Amino acid sequence: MIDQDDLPNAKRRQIIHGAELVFTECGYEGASMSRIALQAGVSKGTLYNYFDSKSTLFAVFVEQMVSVNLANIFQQADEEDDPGAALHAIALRMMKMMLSPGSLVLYRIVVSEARKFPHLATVFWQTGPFRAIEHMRGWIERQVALGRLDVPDPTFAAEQFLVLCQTRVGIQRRLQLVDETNDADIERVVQGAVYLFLKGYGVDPLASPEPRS
Amino acid sequence: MIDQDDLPNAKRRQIIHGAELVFTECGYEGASMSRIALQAGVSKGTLYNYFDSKSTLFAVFVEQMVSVNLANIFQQADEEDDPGAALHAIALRMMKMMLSPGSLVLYRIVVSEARKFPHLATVFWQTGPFRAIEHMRGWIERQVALGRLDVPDPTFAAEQFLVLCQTRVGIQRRLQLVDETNDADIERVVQGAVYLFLKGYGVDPLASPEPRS
Amino acid sequence: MIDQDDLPNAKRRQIIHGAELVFTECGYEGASMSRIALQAGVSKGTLYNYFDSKSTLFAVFVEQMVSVNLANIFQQADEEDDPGAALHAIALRMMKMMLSPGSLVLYRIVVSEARKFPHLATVFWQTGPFRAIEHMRGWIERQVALGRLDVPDPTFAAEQFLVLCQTRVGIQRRLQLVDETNDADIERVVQGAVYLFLKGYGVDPLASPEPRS
Amino acid sequence: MIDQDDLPNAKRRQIIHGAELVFTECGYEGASMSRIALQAGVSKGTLYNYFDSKSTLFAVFVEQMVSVNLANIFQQADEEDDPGAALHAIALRMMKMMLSPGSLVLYRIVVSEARKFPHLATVFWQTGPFRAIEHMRGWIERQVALGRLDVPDPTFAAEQFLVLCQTRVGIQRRLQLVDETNDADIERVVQGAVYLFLKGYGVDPLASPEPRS
DNA sequence: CATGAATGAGCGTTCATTCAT
DNA sequence: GATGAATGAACGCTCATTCAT
Repeated sequence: MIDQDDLPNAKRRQIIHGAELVFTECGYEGASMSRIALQAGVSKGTLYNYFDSKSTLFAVFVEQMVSVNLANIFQQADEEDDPGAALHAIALRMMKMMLSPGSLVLYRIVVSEARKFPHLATVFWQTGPFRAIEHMRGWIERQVALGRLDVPDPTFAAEQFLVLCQTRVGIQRRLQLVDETNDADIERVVQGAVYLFLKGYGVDPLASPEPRS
Repeated sequence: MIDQDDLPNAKRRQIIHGAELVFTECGYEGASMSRIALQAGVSKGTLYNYFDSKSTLFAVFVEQMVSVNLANIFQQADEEDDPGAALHAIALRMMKMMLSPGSLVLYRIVVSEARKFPHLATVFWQTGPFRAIEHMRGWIERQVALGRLDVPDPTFAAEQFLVLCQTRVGIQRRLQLVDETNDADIERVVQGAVYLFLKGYGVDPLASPEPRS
Repeated sequence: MIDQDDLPNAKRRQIIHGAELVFTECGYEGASMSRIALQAGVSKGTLYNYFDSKSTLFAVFVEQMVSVNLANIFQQADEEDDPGAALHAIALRMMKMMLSPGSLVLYRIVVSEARKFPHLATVFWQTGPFRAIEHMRGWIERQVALGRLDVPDPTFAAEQFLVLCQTRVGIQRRLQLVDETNDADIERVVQGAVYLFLKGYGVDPLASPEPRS
Repeated sequence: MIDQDDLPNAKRRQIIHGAELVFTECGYEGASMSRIALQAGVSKGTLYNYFDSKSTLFAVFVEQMVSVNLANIFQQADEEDDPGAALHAIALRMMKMMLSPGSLVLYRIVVSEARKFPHLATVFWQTGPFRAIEHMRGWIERQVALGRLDVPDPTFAAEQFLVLCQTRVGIQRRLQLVDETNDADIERVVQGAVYLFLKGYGVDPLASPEPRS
C-alpha cells in the first residue's frame, strides 16, 4: 500500500535532499542544476520532471526547511511556575534551534535572496520569527494574567527577549566566524537575556537572578 | 608630484566606485565584470590590470564599504551627563546607521557570501560590529567609573544593548519585508532598549523611563 | 468483428488527430511528442507503439492531410456548356481549396521540410498539384474534343490556369501577410484567370468576358 | 584605411556567411548556434559579440539575402521596341532569378518561418515580389502610353505575368522535386507566359507568337 | 498493450578571463 | 597602460526516445 505511493515521493525527497545539500553549500546562484542532479543521483531531465524550474525547487527547499516545530520550545514553559526558570528553558531551546546548522543556512540563504525571492523571505518570516514571537507573546500574556509579569506591550517584549537570545553567538555563527558554540557561551547569553527581561518586566525583584556572571 | 601617482589611483577608485554600484545592486553572483566595466567607464581589460579577479575586486569593495565612521555615533554621548539621554542618542544613531541602505546591502552580501569568502566576514565583523561593541564598552566603563551604571560585564552588556537596537525593524529590513522604517517605530525600539538597559544596569531606578509606550 | 480490429485503429486515428492539431499549429520542429501525446490523450509511450519516431508520425500526418477530394472541384464543370462559366466555377473552387487553413498550413510545412523529407514533398505533389493538373487536363481535352477550346498542349495550359488562380492572394496568404481574403479579391483573380485563358485558348472570341474590371 | 574598418566587418561577414550556409541547409529551427559557429570558424561566444541572438542573426541573414538587384531584369526591356521580345527577356531573367539557389532557399525559409517572424515575411514581400510587380507595372504603363498594349489594370496584369513565370518549374523547384531545370523547360514557360499575356493585353494580334509548342 | 518516469545529448545564452594590438 | 574581441566552459532548460512496470 505504502510502496505504491511512496515511489514518486521517494524520488522527490531524493531530489530535495540533493538540493538541500547543494543549496546549503553554494547558495541559490552558486548551485547548479547539474550538481543538484549529480548529488541527488538522478539525471538533469528528472529534476525537471519533478520541479518546473530551479526557482521552484529552491522555493520547495526553503519551505520545507522553515517547517520547524516551535511548539515544543514553549510547551514545557507553561508547566513551570517560576517565570525565571521558564524563561531560561525557552531561551535555551530557542538558541539551540537558531544555532542549528539548518537554521543558520536557511537564514543566510533567505537573507541573500530576499531581493530576488521576496515571497520566500515572507514565508520565512511568517513561519519562523513571527510564529516564535506569537508563541512568546502568548506565554507572556498568560504570565501577566497570573500576575507574575508586568508587561505593557507583550508583543514588543517578546521581540526583545528573542533578540536578546541572539546576543554575541547568533551573529558570529551567521557570519561563520566560528563553526561551533560551546554550551558555556550559550548559558551566558541565556542568563543575560533572562536577567534583563525579568529586571524590566518582572514583578518580584527578589526573583531576579544576579547579573554577575 | 601627486598627479603622477594619483592617476592610477584615480582609475582604481573609479573602478571601485563602479563595482560598488553594481555589487550593491546585484550582489556578488549577479554582478558581471562587463557591467562593472561599463559602470566604471573602463574596458574589461583594464579591470584585470588593477584587480586579479572578480573575487579580488569584491574583497576590495567590501573592505572599503565597512569603513564606516563609528566615532561620531559615540562622540556626543560622553558630553551627556544623563545616562538615559546618552543611551537614547547612541541607540538612535546606531539604528540609523544599521538601517542605511549601504549597511543593509553590505550585511546581506557579507552574510550570503560568508561561506565563500570567510575572510570578508571576519573583516566585516572586525570593522563593524566588533568596533561598535568596543566603543560601547568604553562608554559603559566610563559610566561605571562615574558611578552612573553598575555593569559587571561591560562587553557583554554592550552586546546586549546593541542587539536590542535590532529589535523588530532590523530583521524586517534585512529580510526586505519592508522598504522603509518610520521614525516612530525607530523611537519605539530605542526607548525599549534604553528602558531594559537602565532597568538592568542603572544605579538610579528613578531615572528609568517608564516602560509604558 | 469490426470492433476487434477497430480498437487499435481507433487509437491510431486518435494519435494522428492529435498530431494534426499540433503539427498544424507548431510545424514540425516546433511540435513536441509530449504535446502530441497530451493532445491525443495517450501516453508518450503509446505514441512509440504506433509510430517509430517523430518523423514517421509526421509522414503519416502529411500523407493523410494531402488526401483532399479534388473530384468535386471538377464534377460540375462537365455539366456546364459554356466554357467560361465552367472555368469560373473551377477557378473559384480551386481558390477556396488552396486558401483553406489546412491547405495553407500543409503547403508551408511541406515547403519548409522539403529538404529534410523529400519523400513528403513528392507525395504532396503527386496527391495535390499533380492530380489537380490531371483533372484540369482531362476537362480541357474534353472541351477540345467538343470544339469549344483550341489548346495545343493541354497539360501545360492546365498548369497555366491553375497558376493564374494563385495570382495576388495565394502568395500573400502563404506568407501570412494577411489572415483572410475577401470574396471580391477572389472574384477578381478568378475573372482575370478566366479572361486570359479564354483569350488564349478559346475558339469564340465573342464569348470572352471584357477585361475591364 | 580600409584595413581598420574592415577587420570587424570581415569577422561579421564571416559569421553571416557561416549562418548562410547553415540556415540554408537546416532552416531556422534546425540550425544551431554551435554549428553556425563551427561553420564560421569562430567560437560560440563570438557569435554573441556580433549578434544579440539567434533570431537577430537570422533577420540579418534574411535581409541580406533579399537584396537582389531587380533593376537589371527590366533595364533592357525599355530599349526594346517589340513588346513580345521585351516580355520574353523579362520573363527569362525573372525565372533565372527565381530559380537561383539563393532565391529558392530564401523562399522556403521565409514561408516556413512566416508565423514566427511575420516581419521578415513582410520584408521579403516588400523587397522581392512587391518591387518586381512595381517594376513590371511601370513597364506596362509605359507600353500602354506608347499604344503597344491595352491593359485596364496594369498592376493586376503585372501580377498575372509574374505568376505565369512560375508555371510548372517554379513549384517543382520550391518543393525540391527536382534539383535543376534545363533551359528548354524554362523557354517553354517563358513562351507560354508571353503568349497568354499578349493574347490578353496586346493590341496587335498579328504580333502574337503562335501558341503551338 | 499502455504507461510515464528516466535519460542525456543538445539547445540558446552568459560571462570571467586572456591576449594581441 | 588600455583596449575589447575572442574564448569556451558552464549555465538553465527541452525533448525524442527508452524501458521497467
